[in-house]
Amino acid sequence: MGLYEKIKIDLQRGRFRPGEVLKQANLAELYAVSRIPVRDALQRLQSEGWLTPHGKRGVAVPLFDPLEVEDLYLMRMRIEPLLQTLALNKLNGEILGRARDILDTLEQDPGLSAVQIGALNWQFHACIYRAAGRPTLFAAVEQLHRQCGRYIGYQSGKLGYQNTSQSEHHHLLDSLQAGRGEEAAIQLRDHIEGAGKQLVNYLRTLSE
Amino acid sequence: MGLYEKIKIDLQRGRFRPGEVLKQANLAELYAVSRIPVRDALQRLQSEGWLTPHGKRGVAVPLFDPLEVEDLYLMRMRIEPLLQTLALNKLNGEILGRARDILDTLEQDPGLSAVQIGALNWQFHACIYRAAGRPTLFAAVEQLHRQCGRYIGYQSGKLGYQNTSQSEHHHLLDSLQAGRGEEAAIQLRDHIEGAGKQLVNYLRTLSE
DNA sequence: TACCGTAAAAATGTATACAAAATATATTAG
DNA sequence: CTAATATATTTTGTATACATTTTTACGGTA
Repeated sequence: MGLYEKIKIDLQRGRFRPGEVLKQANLAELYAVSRIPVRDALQRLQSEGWLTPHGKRGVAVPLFDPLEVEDLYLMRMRIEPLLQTLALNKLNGEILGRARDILDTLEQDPGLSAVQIGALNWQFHACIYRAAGRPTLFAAVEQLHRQCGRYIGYQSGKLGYQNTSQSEHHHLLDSLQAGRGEEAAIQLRDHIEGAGKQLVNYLRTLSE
Repeated sequence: MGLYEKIKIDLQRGRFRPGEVLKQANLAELYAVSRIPVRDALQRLQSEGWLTPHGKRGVAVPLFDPLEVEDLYLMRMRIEPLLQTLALNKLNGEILGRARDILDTLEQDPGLSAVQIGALNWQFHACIYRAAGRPTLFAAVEQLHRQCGRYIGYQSGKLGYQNTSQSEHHHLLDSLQAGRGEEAAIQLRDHIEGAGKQLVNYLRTLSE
């Protein structure tokens, strides 16, 4: 596993506090490597929103920002239905079957962590999106999900949402399977909107 | 000027042919630096679409891809009107004045290069977008523009579009100044759509 | 001749050492 | 005692040297 992923996981798990400033030398010692690979990892983590520039020098762990989440979900609401619609005429039994398998995994395994649930959620939508054959759009959506990833530990933290989300996934898949594309686009939009609102509200309660 | 910018300019000017594979050692010698800063620059250029991964190792200058342009403009059509709308109630005389100044510069100076025109175009919209006070949305839009930047040399190459674009800018600014927000959003959407179609068509003629 | 395995070459990844820049600290003038 | 400037320290940026991996080329075998 690359250093980038190690640091990302530690950020997900809250090993570094929001607001904390990270020094290359510290990280190099912590992960037992030199500063060169640390620099590479930090640059990438920065481009994905896991870290923010700090003054003229160094990077910091960003604070949780409800406005950032709102922006991310506003974009997702507008781009993901588009991509899904572009995939409509490419969908077939095999793809939809894979999607259904992922939903099954989500339901049958009760001991999944928030991060694992988030990863499976993404895989579900991604296997549909990928079918569109639009690499640029797909990469942009993937990037938005990576940025949201910083917060998803908190999304499932609010328990009970998982059930709602899961039934929405099933309805969505049914619409796709039945060829009701416009309905599926609306469902997806609402699905994203709901998740976003849920997350923003939860973050706002945290800062009270 | 940083190495990142130097290489980017050379990519804009076509110093490296599309499809060409770039080696760190060659670039290091070419720009008279070591491979360390080259690696940093390549990573960033890759994240912005100026370079693509090549196999398991190395980077290549991407080919011109009409489908990529189409995707970028589809996203811009959906996100930029949103950001502009969020800026509506923050606009004031000073901001709109700055925007008008930029349009004036575009009209009065006849000897601007395609790259300079592209930069001014962006500054025009950016000074409106920035007013919204939505850093995440702004950063995403900025990123999309950077990715489009790889093609803009060709956008103004097709001469005659500049006049159309310029009058669209004026109409848009008039709507904003008069407080007709929804109309401005539609105008912006059409403005982006027109530019995108123009560019895609031009690229398709190139590959015939 | 085609194919596969191995060795040589080339390119990237990483560590160490040094240079430049930025921040913190101390010192002195007002 | 405050503020400004100079100095010291810390941190990042870059060069050089070495390790690892990937690719390429060669030679042997079926």
